[in-house]
Amino acid sequence: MPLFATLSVDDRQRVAEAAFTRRYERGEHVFQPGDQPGLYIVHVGRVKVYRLPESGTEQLIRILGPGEFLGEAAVLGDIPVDHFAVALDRTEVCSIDRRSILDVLAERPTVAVTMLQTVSHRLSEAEQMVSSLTGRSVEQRLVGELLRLAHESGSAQFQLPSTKKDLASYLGTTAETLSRRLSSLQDTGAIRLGPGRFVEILDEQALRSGALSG
Amino acid sequence: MPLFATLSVDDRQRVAEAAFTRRYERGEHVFQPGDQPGLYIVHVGRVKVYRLPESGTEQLIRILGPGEFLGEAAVLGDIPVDHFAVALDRTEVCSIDRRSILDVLAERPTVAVTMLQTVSHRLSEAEQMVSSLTGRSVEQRLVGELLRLAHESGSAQFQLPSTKKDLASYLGTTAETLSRRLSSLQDTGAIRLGPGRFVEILDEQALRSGALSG
DNA sequence: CGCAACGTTGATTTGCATCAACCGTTGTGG
DNA sequence: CCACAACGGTTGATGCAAATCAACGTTGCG
Repeated sequence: MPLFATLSVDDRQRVAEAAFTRRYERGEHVFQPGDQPGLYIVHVGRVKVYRLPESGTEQLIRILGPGEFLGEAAVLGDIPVDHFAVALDRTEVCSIDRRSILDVLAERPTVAVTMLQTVSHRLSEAEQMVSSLTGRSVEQRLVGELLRLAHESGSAQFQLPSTKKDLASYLGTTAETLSRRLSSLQDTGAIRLGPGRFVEILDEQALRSGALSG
Repeated sequence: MPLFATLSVDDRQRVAEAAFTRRYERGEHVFQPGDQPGLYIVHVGRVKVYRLPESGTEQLIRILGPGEFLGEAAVLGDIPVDHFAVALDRTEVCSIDRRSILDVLAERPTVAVTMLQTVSHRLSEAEQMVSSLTGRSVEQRLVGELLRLAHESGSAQFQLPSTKKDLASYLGTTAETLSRRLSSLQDTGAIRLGPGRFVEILDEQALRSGALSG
């Protein structure tokens, strides 16, 4: 969902006027809880957004690539930032403070509508995830994600986009359980695991049917 | 989050021009999967939005009261409706077709920004829920909800806003488990269950501490 | 009155988290 | 350049929260 690719040149220029760009090294935080609310737009690289509950393990919210934005909840709700955002690569992010982005939105309805579309889409995905977490097993969620990744890459062979630890967190499970489920899918012959994060879907039917029953 | 209460009179009038109002009886559906996308604004009564997964039980998404809107995902994403919306009471809802609401949004930035704020807030809640489903027990989620309801009603005594079945669905559990957890909270003396949906919080400290450990 | 939906309690099963040990890789500083 | 730490990943053993299946009581509505 690269937001800014879909904006008109004119709108993009207006947004750029309000923004200022910064580079981040891998592992450096773009923002943390307590920071001033701001809207951030990824230019180059990837940014991981996550939550760190009081007593619990890191919860991955999403990973953003070029053209995508983050930090809108704090800006729009005028509430304290309560997420972490960390650069996964050497990254270029432009940031816009609350006042400025509100000005842009008031002035450019198309920017507001585009953001609205993106956030609405994210909400749908989050609701899907809530359904999945209560109604489907880890294996079913994993299969869904593998099929999605294959579809996205346009091939039965692809690389997992993040560490298995992060993928596990994203799927609402642990690294151990994810590892077991991947192995068991490989044992049934539905997929093949290569070196690193390589995955190949060998039998989509088997994968899907497993997703229904298992 | 009553959206339309926060709009200016002028904006509200513009929206009203694009809308047409209909009454629904209790149990009547406002929309169903396959219907034309449209934005719906609740005027009177309550509307329940839920999903019905292929092989699974009803998943409650949210219950909307006066001033709140629904159906935005299908309108904005231009995708088929995939939720159900049913009137919980005798209800008055006004609906706006896709074309008309997009016109309004393009013309009235404040309407778009207001919707954006609401959707963004819902997204935060959904992300919270995802965290809760993976990181917290049913009892902890239940306690959180009870405290929220008490806070909302401004009193330690209140009525559950929906059936226990719906509450269970909303909390991502089953009616049986919810019943057990409520009983056990009563046994510890943290709450008292009255007739119907009455609940009284007797010992907030006990409730909170249980929510941390249990 | 009688049917449906709601609600409760009990018995049983199970998916998954947790704890723990271990291996390969990466990167870092002495 | 090697040693060692840190991290990612896998595998095994164990315990438990919660789903499921089942039976029954309760409420409310046509």
